[in-house]
Amino acid sequence: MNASEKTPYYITTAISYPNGLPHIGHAYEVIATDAMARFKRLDGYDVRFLTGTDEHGQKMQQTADKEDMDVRVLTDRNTEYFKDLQPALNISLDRFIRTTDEDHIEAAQAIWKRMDEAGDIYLDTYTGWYSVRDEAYYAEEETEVADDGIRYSRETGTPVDWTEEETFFFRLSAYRDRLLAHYEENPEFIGPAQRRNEVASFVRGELRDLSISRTTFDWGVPVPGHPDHVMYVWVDALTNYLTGAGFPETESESYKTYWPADLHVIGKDIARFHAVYWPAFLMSASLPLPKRVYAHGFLFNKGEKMSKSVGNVVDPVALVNTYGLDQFRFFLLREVPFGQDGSYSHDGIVGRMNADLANDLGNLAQRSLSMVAKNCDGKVPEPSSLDDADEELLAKSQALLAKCRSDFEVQDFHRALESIWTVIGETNRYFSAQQPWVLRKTDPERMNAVLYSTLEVLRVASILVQPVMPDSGAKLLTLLGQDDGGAGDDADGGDDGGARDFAALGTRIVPGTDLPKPTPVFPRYEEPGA
RNA sequence: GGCGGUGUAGCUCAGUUGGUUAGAGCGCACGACUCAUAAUCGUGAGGUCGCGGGAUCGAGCCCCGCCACCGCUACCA
Repeated sequence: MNASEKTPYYITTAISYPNGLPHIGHAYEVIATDAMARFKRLDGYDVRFLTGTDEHGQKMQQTADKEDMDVRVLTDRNTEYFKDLQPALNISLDRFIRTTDEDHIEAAQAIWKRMDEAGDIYLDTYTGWYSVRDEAYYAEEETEVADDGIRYSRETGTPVDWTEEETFFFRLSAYRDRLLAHYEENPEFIGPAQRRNEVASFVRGELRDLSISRTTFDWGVPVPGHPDHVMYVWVDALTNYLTGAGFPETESESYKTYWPADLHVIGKDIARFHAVYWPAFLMSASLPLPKRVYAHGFLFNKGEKMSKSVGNVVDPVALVNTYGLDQFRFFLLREVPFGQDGSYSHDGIVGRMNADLANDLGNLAQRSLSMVAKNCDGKVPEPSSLDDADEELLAKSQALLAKCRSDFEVQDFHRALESIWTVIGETNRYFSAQQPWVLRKTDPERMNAVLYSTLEVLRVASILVQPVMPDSGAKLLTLLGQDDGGAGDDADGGDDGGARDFAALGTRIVPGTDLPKPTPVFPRYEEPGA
């Protein structure tokens, strides 16, 4: 099947602000998005997966000033860290986009022009109480005059001055009703549901027009026709999703194929930008809206927020080195419901990697495959007949695809994995109850049926586990004699997997298939010095 | 303050339109087995379902009140 016959699926992460080093939050988002992208590829979609960096804005400029370096040098340097993270996490991206890329600058200016031509942009004066130290404007009620007669921000206690700045405004207020109607008619537009309620209630209040340009610094995309203004970073940043699809070339094959995006995966802190401003910009520009925005939760270190001052900031690559990449990926997606906050800890990760991976799945593979190696001449045994227990087990494994599809469709990764592990658990119970090591002496035909059924469940589980654990799934499938796609296999995610993609799930493992010598796939984590 | 959500076994959570002894995973205790990565399987302990009222033959599920915790409440990203 070539790309043009497949249904397109365009998925993005938020782009990262490379103001510092990547942390576990960046890893979490991109790993989850990668699992989603891989799932869709294995399910036969023509996937385009975009991630990258958001490099403009005052913060970057200030960080560069502080380090006494050119902002371009800084952003080039830091962006490399984010780029390097992708292969380290086995991310199957199609493009790493930077908002400093030339085509993106063009795209940002193009959407600006469209919004302008729609009559939604006007020049006005932004006034408010500005805190130089916080680099932020505050509303009157967010400030108070202290005993010394000076006005301060209530929240941060920094002095504020009355400031007026000429900026361009976007007529956001005009889109209130259309946004509400869109949420109403497309309940899947924002997930999880709780986030949708928050966003809708925000919009239901009064929407004020948005200041979308700045003149106090110049590290940004110049406003067309007004080189003294740079675009507010969110206009620039959000547009990356369009750039990644080929905008402004709206007649290009790429744009026509991939826009509108199917899913923007973001953190819950930026839900409003993606679920309010972004659709409003697109409506103004007469461009189709993305189908869904999903706001995931945050990860905490043993329940505590990561912070430099507490000193519990964790480098994701260090975790990968300690526990293994697939183990880390599995932990993130199995342990924490994606839409909720969660926490990670050494004990939590070790628990998952030993109990779920080494003991449940890894050991099931090892115990069954080593029996096959010793008693079935290293070939998938031929079952002369399958009894009710066998068929019941196989039926449960066959039901998993539909369950995983519906769970992935709404980013309930942990539920999909949970249901796979329920079947793995049942298979371990089945294996123990059937006692093939006894049948070996008493009823070899029956032993063959039990081993065959077990390998078949393992095959199904291995295929389904690939989006989350690409390498381990592949290893298991090799142990099960399931070839990869060979020459047609593309580099980015096991497309055209032949026996390894979801289209193969319904075709039972073939008796007589030669199997390699079994080796453990998931090592146990042993405490050093224990 | 306003709007929304949550509160069920030691921990993380399921509990459909109210109906017999409230469930799962992990952890713990005991036992079994030996194919397997000291893995697996079985059994068990443990809950006044946040608190107090109410309508019902009957409520973890419905109504009222209270308490606790969490999220959102616009221009740093």
